[in-house]
Amino acid sequence: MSETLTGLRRSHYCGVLRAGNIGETVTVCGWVQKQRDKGGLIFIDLRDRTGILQLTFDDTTDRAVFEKAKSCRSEYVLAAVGTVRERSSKNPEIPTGDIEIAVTELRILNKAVTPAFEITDNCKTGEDIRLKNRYLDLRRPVLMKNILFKHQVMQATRRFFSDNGFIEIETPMMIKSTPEGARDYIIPSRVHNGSFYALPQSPQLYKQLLMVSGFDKYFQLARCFRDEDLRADRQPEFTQIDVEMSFVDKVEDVLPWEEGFIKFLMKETMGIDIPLPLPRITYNEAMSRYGSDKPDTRYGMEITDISDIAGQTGFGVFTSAIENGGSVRGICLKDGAKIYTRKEIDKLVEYVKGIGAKGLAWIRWADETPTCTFAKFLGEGQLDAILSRMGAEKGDVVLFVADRNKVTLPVLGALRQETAKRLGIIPDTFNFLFVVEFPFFEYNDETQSWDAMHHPFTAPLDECIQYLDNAPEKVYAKAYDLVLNGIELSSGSIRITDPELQEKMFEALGFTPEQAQEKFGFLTDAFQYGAPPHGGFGIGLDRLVMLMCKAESLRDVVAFPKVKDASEPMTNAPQPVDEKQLAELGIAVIKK
RNA sequence: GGCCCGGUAGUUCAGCUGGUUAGAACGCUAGCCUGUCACGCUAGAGGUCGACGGUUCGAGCCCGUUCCGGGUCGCCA
Repeated sequence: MSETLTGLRRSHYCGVLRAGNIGETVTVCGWVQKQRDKGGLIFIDLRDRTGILQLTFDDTTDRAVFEKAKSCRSEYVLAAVGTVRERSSKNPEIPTGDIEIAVTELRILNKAVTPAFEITDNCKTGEDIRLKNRYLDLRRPVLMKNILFKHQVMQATRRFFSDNGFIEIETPMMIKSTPEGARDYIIPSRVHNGSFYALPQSPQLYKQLLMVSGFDKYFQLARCFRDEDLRADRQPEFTQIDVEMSFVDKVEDVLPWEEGFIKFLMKETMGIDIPLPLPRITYNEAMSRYGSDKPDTRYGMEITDISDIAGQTGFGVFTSAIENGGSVRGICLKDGAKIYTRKEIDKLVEYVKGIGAKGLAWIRWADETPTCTFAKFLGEGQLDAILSRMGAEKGDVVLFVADRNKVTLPVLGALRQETAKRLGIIPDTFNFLFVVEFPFFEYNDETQSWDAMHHPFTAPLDECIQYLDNAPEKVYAKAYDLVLNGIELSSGSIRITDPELQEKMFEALGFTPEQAQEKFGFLTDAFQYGAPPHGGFGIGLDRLVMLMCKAESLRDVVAFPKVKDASEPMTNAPQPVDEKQLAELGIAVIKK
């Protein structure tokens, strides 16, 4: 039988008691982390969200209380009244290790069955089993800490934006589906048979309308939804720190707010000083130096172009890549020969083939003479020229990719990140930077047309407007990403508010005026009634917290996450629904 | 959707070339223990080796199919 809490009231959390409390009578509540029965002496480690506290039962303890302590098992829920006293043998490992509670009254508020896994940070149990029992998994201090930290981040976020004149406004969860970009989750309507709402992928259009309304500065911790496959850093349901502001028309009008927020947040929640301004790097520079539009700048190993030398060799792979408008570029793995043996390099070759490259040329300089896969095609002095261009020395491994730049750069970018991890050269720091001047359009090989790289309300740079009709490749956007340690944290832009330009944009993207009106008419109509120049950004809260916590996966900072196939292991959502529910909605399910 | 890896006790894993009754550690249960804190000692319980089919005198192990899980790429304006 469970006992009640009647007559007791918690006086302290477990983890907050210290030597200064010695002599006080306290009431604590929590879960049994561990019971150690020494015969005439019993210890119980009691755990709550703040930490662990030792309860002690000995020959001075009332017999009935002692017997009750004897019966306690892991994860029982207890309330204990007792006196704080100094331990005769202290435990320097935990903050409450100098003290213990000599218990005078004990209530077993609830018993617990043995969990499938131990509630400890170093538990080796697979994540699938832990996710099925997520409420237990969340008891583990590391997860508990992450979720508590996320709370701090959310509160600091609200403080920063509210104190700076931003208004928190909720936008709807049930909205019109605009099947652009990611797939929408759709919600059937009972009242409107055959019609559907969608869950928002972002509050984009609504926040722009709020600018038209005159709220001037807006923010929201907005839930967003995307029906796409998951990754460690991608959940179908996530939270965005969504911000929009009026009377801005240059990128530099917005970035100080975003970096100001980052500085505030890092200081408030972690005590870390982030010097401002954050570095700005253009998209083109990021691609050519790091092979990525979200470069990890915590280490060097930058990409080097050797096309000029490679073009003069007799190596067909190199020369044909250059003739076809591509390039030959490489990265130098400093001291890489030890880890990257021939066998390991072969694995890299397989890896790059998996991500679109045809192969990998390499030089491994382990001994006096470098081993080079294309040595026989090289003329006098060409090997030395390449090695010196790459800055290679004895002990290094140099990897080359020859292809169109669309392949060369991202492949080297992926190799750079992959090998840097293996080589252990990535320092443990927070490297924020802005990537700016994104291209406006992206050529789609499949459809042989230009697609928008951003949503269609992103404004082009003023000086690029002239190229919209005739030279899409020359158009750059007033768009910016915030990147942290190789992960994209946020995207933002200055929006289009000129109706003529907006029309041009839709046209350039292949919408007929009718289609544009059908899809986005409510926005463009609104813009006829006095739209202030505006822009904003959305920061991925979960990703940010993940990086701040040094967690490896979003699942470690989301209380009830979804797994790879977007299902939720604890509740087994999604599930088929009752035929009656379907009938009411007028929906028939066709099994695929 | 493609490719790669895995599935043996509650958990994490071992299991040889196919050969007696499938093991270990932790956890669990019981007993003992007055300073433990990864407590210690003793004893015990616990398995349809993911499922189905095949090869074989004999399958945890080999073959086929399938289910489940993980990773990765596609996808994510």
